[in-house]
Amino acid sequence: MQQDAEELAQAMRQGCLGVRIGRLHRLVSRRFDLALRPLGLTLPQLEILAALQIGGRLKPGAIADALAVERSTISRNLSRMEGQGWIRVESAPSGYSKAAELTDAGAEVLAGAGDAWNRTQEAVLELLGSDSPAVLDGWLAQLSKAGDG
Amino acid sequence: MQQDAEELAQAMRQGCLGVRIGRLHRLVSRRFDLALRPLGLTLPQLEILAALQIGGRLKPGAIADALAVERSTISRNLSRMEGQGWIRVESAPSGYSKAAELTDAGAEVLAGAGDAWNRTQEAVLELLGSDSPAVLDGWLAQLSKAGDG
DNA sequence: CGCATCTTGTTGCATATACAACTTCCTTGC
DNA sequence: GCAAGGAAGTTGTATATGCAACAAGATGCG
Repeated sequence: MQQDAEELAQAMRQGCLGVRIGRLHRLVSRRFDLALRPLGLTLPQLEILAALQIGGRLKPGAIADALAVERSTISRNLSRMEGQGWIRVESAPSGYSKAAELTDAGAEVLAGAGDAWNRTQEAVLELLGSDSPAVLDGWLAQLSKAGDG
Repeated sequence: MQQDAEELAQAMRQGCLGVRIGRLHRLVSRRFDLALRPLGLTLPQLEILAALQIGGRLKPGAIADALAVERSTISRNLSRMEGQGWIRVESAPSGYSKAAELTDAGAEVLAGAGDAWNRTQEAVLELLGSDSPAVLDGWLAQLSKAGDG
């Protein structure tokens, strides 16, 4: 059935998931990025540092898969972080395959971000409720299972 | 207690809300934007069209407040949309206060987006569960109540 | 009335993100 | 071994977003 502008606007207002999730992202990422700002890093960057801390040497494509980000995005984010000296990106001598890993400076920044992260995480957890991470994980599992369909 | 890099990385992996919400946003907004692409608009733009459909003439600052977006972001988004001819932005003759409203073309685009929006909304709702909008609304209410603190 | 202040909108600068197109390397199949 | 196809990264282009700094009104108080 054809829907007119007013109906769609009301339906979106009532329950658009995209709108709600976008707003949630703005409100929460602002808090994390604000807390991390004195350290000169952002939450997506911290996420990459943590992935490398856990995974050791990782290829860009593997990071992209792990974080559910496009390869092109990872490519640029790694460039910036390499510029900061937090990671090292090595091209295999043969030429093609690459691998990224934490530098000492990167591990230090990561460790130094602990307080800011803890503070923010606790504040947000307090607001959203202690079950929110599990709820989010359930949603993410569903989305991953569904793939790009 | 001082946390080292490994501990922080593990803690983030276990439950970082910022990371989870960022990923949720990427996965869901990709779906909406993909569905809307043939119409030449994005979800944030559709959100603004819907806000104007419901609210009539609105000042940029009021839109920013309603969508929980920075004034600077709204300023640029409105420019782009005005360029598309979907909205009209009038400066009060006296000079300062502005107001935006839908054009006929904007209302048409909004109405035309109904099918794509419905399809995507239903698909995502199926994945996240029918209670997900209410859960998100609860979280957003908490975050709004807390303000920028 | 006039100045100090608050409100609003814009612009500079930077990040994150995506899709598309391109390059390059690697893998298979013949 | 070589050519065709797939995988991996980069780069072009565009949007969304935020903070800071600035510009321009609008307001209120003395």
